[in-house]
Amino acid sequence: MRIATWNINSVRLRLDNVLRWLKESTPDLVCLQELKCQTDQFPKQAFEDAGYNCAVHGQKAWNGVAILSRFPIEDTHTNLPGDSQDEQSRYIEALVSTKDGVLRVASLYLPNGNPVAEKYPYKLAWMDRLIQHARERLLLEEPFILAGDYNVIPSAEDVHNPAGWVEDALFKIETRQKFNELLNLGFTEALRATTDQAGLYSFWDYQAGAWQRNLGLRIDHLLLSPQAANRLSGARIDKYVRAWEKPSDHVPVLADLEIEAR
DNA sequence: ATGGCCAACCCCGTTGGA
Repeated sequence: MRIATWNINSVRLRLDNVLRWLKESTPDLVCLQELKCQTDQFPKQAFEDAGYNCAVHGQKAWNGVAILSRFPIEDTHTNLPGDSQDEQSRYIEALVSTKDGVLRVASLYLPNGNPVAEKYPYKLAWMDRLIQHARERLLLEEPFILAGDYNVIPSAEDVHNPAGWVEDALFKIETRQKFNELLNLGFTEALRATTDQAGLYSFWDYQAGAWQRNLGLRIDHLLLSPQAANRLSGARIDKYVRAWEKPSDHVPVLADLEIEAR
């Protein structure tokens, strides 16, 4: 079973890219972020024609998350508990049934948090809500994958110029501490479980020739519950799609688990 | 990491992204 996360920065504009990548990388589950469309504008038919069921939580203009699944989707939840006033579409969770039993997967789009003076409190509060929710989900002892755009650079090896990022909401010490708090509940970060190589990035800014100069960040992650981590067999980043025409500024991050696909 | 971008919306300049 192959699972991926990808911030696609507009699903409608990126549809051809995503369909091409689905054919080439053959994931069974895909967590998408930054759909930038309402739920009823999501190109559901195109993904169904490609063999995927869809769980979608859209929003006008910004945010929006979805899960594509080759497995039947048994149940979905949108919104992260803990703030009934929060109207941003940044979380969707689905329970899917595989040949080996149920698997729980979440697609999340964690707030960026910049500028810090204005938006950082929302980011930290959102992370606290995520930690609380994840803690409850782990009690179920299911294979559970928390995948998405975390807007968190976990360590200095994950950014081209760490010194320049220490005050940024993606790399501030409080951000990394909260990410570690989440990991320490018992999650395994899929890519880091397979390699300690520095300079593996999942995002390159459109500005300032960041892609051409390889000035990237690793901010998209797959967190695995113990029941999922026990079956991890590999992880990788599909960096090559960043060189395609009309690319997203993020690329897919993937993990392979020894779970029967169907 | 800010000289250089990109997307949605309708206001075709403004807002948001990272």
